[in-house]
Amino acid sequence: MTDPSDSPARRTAYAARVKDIERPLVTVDVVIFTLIADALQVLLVQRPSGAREPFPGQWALPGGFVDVAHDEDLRACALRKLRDKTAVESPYLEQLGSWGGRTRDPRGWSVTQVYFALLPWASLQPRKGSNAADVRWFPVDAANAAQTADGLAFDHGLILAAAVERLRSKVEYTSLPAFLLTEPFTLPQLQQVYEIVLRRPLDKSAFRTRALAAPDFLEEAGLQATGAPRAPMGYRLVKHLQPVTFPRTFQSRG
Amino acid sequence: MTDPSDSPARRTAYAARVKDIERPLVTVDVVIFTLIADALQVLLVQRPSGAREPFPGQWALPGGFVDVAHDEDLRACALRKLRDKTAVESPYLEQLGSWGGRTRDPRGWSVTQVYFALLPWASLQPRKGSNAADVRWFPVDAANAAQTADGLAFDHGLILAAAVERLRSKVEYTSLPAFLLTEPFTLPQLQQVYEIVLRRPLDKSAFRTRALAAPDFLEEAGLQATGAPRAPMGYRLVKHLQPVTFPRTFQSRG
DNA sequence: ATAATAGTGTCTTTTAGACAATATGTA
DNA sequence: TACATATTGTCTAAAAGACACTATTAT
Repeated sequence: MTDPSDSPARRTAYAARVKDIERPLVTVDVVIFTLIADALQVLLVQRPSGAREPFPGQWALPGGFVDVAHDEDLRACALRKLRDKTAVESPYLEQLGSWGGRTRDPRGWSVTQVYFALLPWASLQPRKGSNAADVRWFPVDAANAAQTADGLAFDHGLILAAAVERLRSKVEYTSLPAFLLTEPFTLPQLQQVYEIVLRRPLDKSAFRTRALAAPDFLEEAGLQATGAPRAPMGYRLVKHLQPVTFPRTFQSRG
Repeated sequence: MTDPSDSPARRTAYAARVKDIERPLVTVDVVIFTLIADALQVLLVQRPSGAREPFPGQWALPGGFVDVAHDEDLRACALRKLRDKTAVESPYLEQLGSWGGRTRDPRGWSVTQVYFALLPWASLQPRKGSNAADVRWFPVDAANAAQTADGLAFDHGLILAAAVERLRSKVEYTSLPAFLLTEPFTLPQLQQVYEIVLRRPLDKSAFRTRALAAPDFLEEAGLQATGAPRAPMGYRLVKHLQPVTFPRTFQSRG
């Protein structure tokens, strides 16, 4: 936060001008993932269609300006935007990164802080019907293909691609997919989520060994009646805030 | 602020609407690591001592306001600030994260985008003497102990701790420490850097096997005269922009 | 009983850890 | 030659991949 210049005089002048420095626009956007119909999906919102709006009518990540009066910090701002769209209070939420520059928003030099959230689809069923018009779930493959090609608003196509890449890469060695399921869940269900996100089959035996051997990951929650011939064991997360890290990445193709 | 493709009318319309929004302060800070005297060190700058300055005279991470007129994007801004302090042009530079909120800067709601850089100490020897008064290297252990206790300016103590944690964690499974060495370097040198950052000894044989087996990591650069009885092989990085990721983390104590 | 899904066991492969042994150059 | 450092080899251990096998229950 220092003025890089060398002279004390210039420094004082700089400090005095702080209020007058032209400030970039600051927004927070959220990449919200869930699992619907055995597919990874992302929540997008349609931009207002007013002629003065940037990217009118185009799909974009949910987000918007930081509200200096009401947002305590960046994370609170992200949670507020997530709550606005999904009515979910405590999802898994992590910082993805920042995108900032002169040309990404026609209204001026702007910075967006992007968070990404994982939540179980069931958790937001109730709110679903309310505002379905300009808020929709898109399968990420379609989103990456069609939407990014068509072009999401701003640089959101790039951001979404980065979020998907980060998710896929972390799924190789963490328990992130567990945040996409409601508890209790079974190991076959969990494995299926891994396979959906990674887009490749995993070996059943190795998967189970790894999952059950991980410290502070799963605790038993009784047999589940899923309709399967043999009732599978249900599990809950020991820790709901942080994912578990495995000592190696997955390697097989099952 | 201006988009040449926009009509003047449209531009003013945007500006009028968007100007009503109170904008946070936007800064970029850089955590610059290097290796001096077998110790990991971080570059800190002393804040100006003017009475109107926040945290006068305290040590802080190098950084400052985004210059909307001159910075093309966030990364360019980070590179500029790094260049100002070290005269280094192309270091390893990655985004660490953002810290933003109402209370972190007494001048108002502020957001900082933090990058972290790794560079070899030798690369900046020439510039060293110039402005040594208010710019200094601090060993990270001392920095974390003394400085964080004393308190760096703003929330920079927290940010530095996060940067060190990120570095240590990524060193477990990536080739990041190679960016702290000048090329060509030898495998014993590289192993020593790992041991310094991780603060534990590693097994020689396992280390060599892993390093040499990693694809697109090292290429031979001829035997080096380091003064050692037996001349070790020198190596260069195949890729200078991205670190290599190993399939497992280190585990031993050598 | 059969089918379908859940869960286990066994063998192999891979990579790392421990540590001994060998190689090579300097004093 | 003695010594210090670089490099390689050997054995063991840990965890995953492949895949066959057993367990349980709805029909």
